[in-house]
Amino acid sequence: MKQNASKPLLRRRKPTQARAQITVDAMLDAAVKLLKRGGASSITTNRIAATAGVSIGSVYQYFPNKHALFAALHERHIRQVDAILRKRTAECAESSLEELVQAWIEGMAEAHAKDPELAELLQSEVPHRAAGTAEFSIRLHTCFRAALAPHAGSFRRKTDLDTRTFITANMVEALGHALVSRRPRGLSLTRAKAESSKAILAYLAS
Amino acid sequence: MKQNASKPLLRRRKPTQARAQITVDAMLDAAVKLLKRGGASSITTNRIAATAGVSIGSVYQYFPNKHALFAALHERHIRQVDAILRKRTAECAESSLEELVQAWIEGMAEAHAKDPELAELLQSEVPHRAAGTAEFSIRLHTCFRAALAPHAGSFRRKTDLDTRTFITANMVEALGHALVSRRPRGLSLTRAKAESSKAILAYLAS
Amino acid sequence: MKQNASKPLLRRRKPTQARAQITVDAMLDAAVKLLKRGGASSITTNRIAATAGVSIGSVYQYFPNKHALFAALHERHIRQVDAILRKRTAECAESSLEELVQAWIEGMAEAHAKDPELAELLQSEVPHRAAGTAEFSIRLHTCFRAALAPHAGSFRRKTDLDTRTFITANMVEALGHALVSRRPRGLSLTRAKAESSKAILAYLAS
Amino acid sequence: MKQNASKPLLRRRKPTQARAQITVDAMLDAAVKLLKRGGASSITTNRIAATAGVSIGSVYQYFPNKHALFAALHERHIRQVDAILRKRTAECAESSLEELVQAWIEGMAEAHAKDPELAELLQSEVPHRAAGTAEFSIRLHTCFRAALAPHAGSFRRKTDLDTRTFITANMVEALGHALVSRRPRGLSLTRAKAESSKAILAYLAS
DNA sequence: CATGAATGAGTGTTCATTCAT
DNA sequence: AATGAATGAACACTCATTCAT
Repeated sequence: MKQNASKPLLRRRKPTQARAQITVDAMLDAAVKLLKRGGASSITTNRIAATAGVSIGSVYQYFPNKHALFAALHERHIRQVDAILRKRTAECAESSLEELVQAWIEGMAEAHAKDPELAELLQSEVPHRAAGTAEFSIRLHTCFRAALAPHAGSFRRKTDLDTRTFITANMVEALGHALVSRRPRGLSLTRAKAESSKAILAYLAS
Repeated sequence: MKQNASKPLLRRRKPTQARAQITVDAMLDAAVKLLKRGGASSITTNRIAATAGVSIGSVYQYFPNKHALFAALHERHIRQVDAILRKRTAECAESSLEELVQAWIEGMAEAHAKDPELAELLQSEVPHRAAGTAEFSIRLHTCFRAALAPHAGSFRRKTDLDTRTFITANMVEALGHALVSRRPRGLSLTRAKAESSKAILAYLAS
Repeated sequence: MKQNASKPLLRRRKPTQARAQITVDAMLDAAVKLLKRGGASSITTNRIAATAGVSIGSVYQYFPNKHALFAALHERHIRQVDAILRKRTAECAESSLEELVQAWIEGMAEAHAKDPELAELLQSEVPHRAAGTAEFSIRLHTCFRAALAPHAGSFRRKTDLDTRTFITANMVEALGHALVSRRPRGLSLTRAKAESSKAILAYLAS
Repeated sequence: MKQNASKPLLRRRKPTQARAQITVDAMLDAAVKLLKRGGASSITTNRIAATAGVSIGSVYQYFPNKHALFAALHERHIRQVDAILRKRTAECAESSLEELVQAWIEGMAEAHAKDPELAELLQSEVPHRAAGTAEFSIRLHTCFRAALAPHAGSFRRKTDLDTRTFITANMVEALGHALVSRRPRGLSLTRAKAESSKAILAYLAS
């Protein structure tokens, strides 16, 4: 369904791999810079080129159109969050449920820590039709589900695992996001993380 | 000679205001229609006018610029959600904590039921700088907090009320949203609502 | 050639004469106000109406279009200058050539004194195609010529009177204008007037 | 990668600048054409582009906005007049006062000869806020003053040189302008020039 | 007569995209 | 490959003008 479902498409920039990736990253970074400066409406292809120190022609060498650039922007961010969460999950293969949930919350916090406003801006300003969001959701759901499975015995109610995962994943995402960027003053990051973990654990234990 | 020198003008204002509201609503509805059809980028002032069946000049009689129109779009939606949630909350003044939480989830479901994709699109595509979002958040937090206060005695841990409210409000919003628009097939709306309520109650009881 | 060459047209606003003239003046004054504030481009019919405290409909009761309003603006100003110059000239029927020329320069200074920038702005910003400018020029030329005629004997060279008048009128206008609005600091108005008169007299004596 | 890192780019700039001047001139010429056809109000950026045979985008590559284009229009004209007058003045460094004054009048006539209505239209229709008009006036005043200085001994009255220059410059401009575009039929250009020169000389001799 | 909401052609300007070099 | 001048469709917005009340 997506445009990278098959190998041929991946070849698009194979040859000059390294240089290409640097250029692409420069352009995406430029887009982020512009996004932060003036919102989504100030991201124009010409400005991206200028900010990235590249000609406008080069932008179109790597992206067929502006939309693809936006999609790449989302994808890069999603890939980061995805990587962090999967790594944390993998590290907790043998851990207790409590440690697992804490790792997730910690992972969300880590993912947003280095650039708290980026996620917000990306979410709220940059159109993400057809970015890999859906695909990412499914992958993460699968990952979460697998991590939760070994602990299913400790859940009091006999809810099916998909439902548990659905609720849990949404809580992780929502609380992970909120505690970084909407946390009221007076509530420390540490306490917010602890409280979020407790909320999720309380649900899972129920 | 001045435009407010005589009564007739004031009397004429009333019907005008009613008509004005109809016109304004027609324009906002047109914007929503366009938003659903082709995303935020397909909302243009001229298209709004055409779709709403008014002249472009009339759009600018009611909104100083496109931004103000976007803000009004958000505001109208926010006001609806706000009204529903406050009403539900008010109705549960004497109820149990369980009924209160269920009412909130029910309210979120109701708010999104008639137009599930609108909230999503509004959130993710329409820039909402300086819309009354922040103000709304505070009002809702206050409302939630007041509703939670009478039940504070039943919470096992002695977490402060603002933290409780913060976590709870985010759960209500996230789960309320998710259960309407991201719920996996295989999970009925009824069960999703029940599960969401249980999650929140588990947290509050903890 | 002009639209007030015959009597019927003068009837346009006869009945309510007094009130009409007040309204028309209010509108022209509003236009002048706007002109001074923001240049010709800030004169819009709606703004004129608002500034004059009149409805936009009323503006179109008195002027068929914006152009006519501009023409009226020029005409009113021209009429003032014309009146002053004719009066001064008439007063010098028995006077010496020197007194006559001084009266003209004095008249120009007087005409621009109360609103020095208006003439400049009118000239340089407000389009005056088909305003009564040409007609005014002819009338003034005739007036000047008649006033100069009795002194023709004192001119050294035997240049024809029309040429004399042409040069003289242009000098009066140019110097009269320049001494009010472009005079360099260091040159007093009195000396500028004296010097201008001397220049014209030197020419006429030649 | 940056746009000024290598010499080739500088070499390419040269031909570009020549082409650019041609394009700019085409656009200014188009503006003049439109101005003559339908007055200042018929000059629109899109029409300029169409008339000049370039795209509207190109207009904005050379001018940041319409105002800058108007300013350039004035500047080009002013530069022409300035150049002519300075050249004529320079040629008369050793000449008599009479020759100098005749050269000025001749210069004004020359400047307006090839396009008599342009100066008039530029002056009366095209807004010239912040065009280099003032600067030009000063330069010309300085030029005139220097040219007049050697002849100051022949002036009968002991008026200071700045005042002399002020009056003279205004006469040159006004008469030079009038003799080209407002001269009454019956007065030949040759005689108008002669008479204008005599007027200025009579003043200077006085 | 006066009003002012409504109109919509038209304006200045932007910006995604192309393509000759 | 990389460049960036050129393009022109499309945009947000203005304003002279009309006309029902």
